[in-house]
Amino acid sequence: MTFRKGGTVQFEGDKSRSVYCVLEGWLVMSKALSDGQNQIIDFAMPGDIVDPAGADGRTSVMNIGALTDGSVAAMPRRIWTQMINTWPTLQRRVYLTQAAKQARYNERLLRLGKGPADMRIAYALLEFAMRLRAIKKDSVSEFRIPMTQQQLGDYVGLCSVHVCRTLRRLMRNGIIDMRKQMHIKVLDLDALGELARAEHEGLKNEIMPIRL
Amino acid sequence: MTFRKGGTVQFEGDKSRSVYCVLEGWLVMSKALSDGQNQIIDFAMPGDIVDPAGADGRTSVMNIGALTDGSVAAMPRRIWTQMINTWPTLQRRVYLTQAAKQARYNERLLRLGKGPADMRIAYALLEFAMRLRAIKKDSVSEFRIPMTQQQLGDYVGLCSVHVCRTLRRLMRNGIIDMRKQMHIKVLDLDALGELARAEHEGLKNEIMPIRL
DNA sequence: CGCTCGTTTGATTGTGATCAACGCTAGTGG
DNA sequence: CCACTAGCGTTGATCACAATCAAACGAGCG
Repeated sequence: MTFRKGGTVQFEGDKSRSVYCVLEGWLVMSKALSDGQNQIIDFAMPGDIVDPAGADGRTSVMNIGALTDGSVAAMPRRIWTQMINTWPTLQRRVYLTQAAKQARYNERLLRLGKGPADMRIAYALLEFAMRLRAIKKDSVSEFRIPMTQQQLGDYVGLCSVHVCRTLRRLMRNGIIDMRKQMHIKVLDLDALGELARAEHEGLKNEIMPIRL
Repeated sequence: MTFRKGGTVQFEGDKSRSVYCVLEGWLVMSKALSDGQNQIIDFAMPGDIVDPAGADGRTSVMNIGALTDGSVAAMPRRIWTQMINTWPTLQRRVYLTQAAKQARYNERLLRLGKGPADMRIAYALLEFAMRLRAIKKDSVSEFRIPMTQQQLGDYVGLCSVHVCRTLRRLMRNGIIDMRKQMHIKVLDLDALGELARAEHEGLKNEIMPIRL
């Protein structure tokens, strides 16, 4: 199943019949408040598995939108459950991936709760760098994230104006460089890690699923 | 394995050999920043299963502390994995419980990112009410949460002073009542739900695991 | 009784939201 | 080829909410 940039793959509150595995492109999972405010819960990149269902295993608890053009494999939930039960290796992999996602949520929760703007942004950049590095052979230090500053703000709980100011501050301090829109080059990885209050290798072990 | 109020069950960064199933009492999972700030990630009550490990399946990504006296069943990770693989029913239950937890995280993430203090507190109270109701035959409307205002603040990303002010405001407005410490009685459930921007039944379906 | 821990209240400060205006770039149609 | 528009990023001014600082209070406990 393919999707186009800006489109919606799944609406919050709708029945969710399938579990998705992203093949190409980026997806964005979000929840909205009645006044239009919306919080981005997570992004999904190629290789990620997304199950939109909540506790009842049927209703979607979030919106899933498309940040870029791309495609997913949509697996009917019944089949997916069967697959997991049949192959212990798959089951173990899903379990560990889940643990990794939890750990990522924990890190972000910590920063949303206690961290100032620069810490949140710095952490988000580190996270993107790591996740992108895992799927592309890209260097850690240069990458493009296919989203607006508004969306980055919705991810880390800041308004777009403040995201802009924070990014510019990082540039002024020589920590990152940004030529084209959201095309980021990390100049001083240590300083970025310090701002994010994260230690690179440790964070990687916590957050990034091991390749089996 | 038993634990005593105020003690620590698992340190962040340590090896984690076991998955815990809470039998009695409350546990608290948290992450700390180097300057002493700490964010509570989640609470665990009787019946909850806690796996402290991150992506590598070995290292704990969080502290686990005891809010009350109590006990857990500590299952060596190997056994736990075996159990899941052997009983598809257990595996399915764990999967759904996991989905419920995710949904709960999503709700809180939304409110940490976009919501003001009263919304965060109101949501937390609703969440506690629901979770407690699921394990005790208690009414939804009256319960005690075994934590200080400081800890409630660490949960929803507020300082203890502001938690206090917010709770008092709720009391003044006749939405809740609080005689003894953290002994809460919900007087106006609808108003509380409105503040939390949550609809009671819908929220329940999203975040409370179904009894199989 | 005096201690400690947690809550309460007031005063002040600071970070980030909001409002508003402008610039830049790309895409569109004449 | 040039208006014209729309979306995004940038910047400044002001505002509001929550953090911090500080002090007092109250309950439980040795």
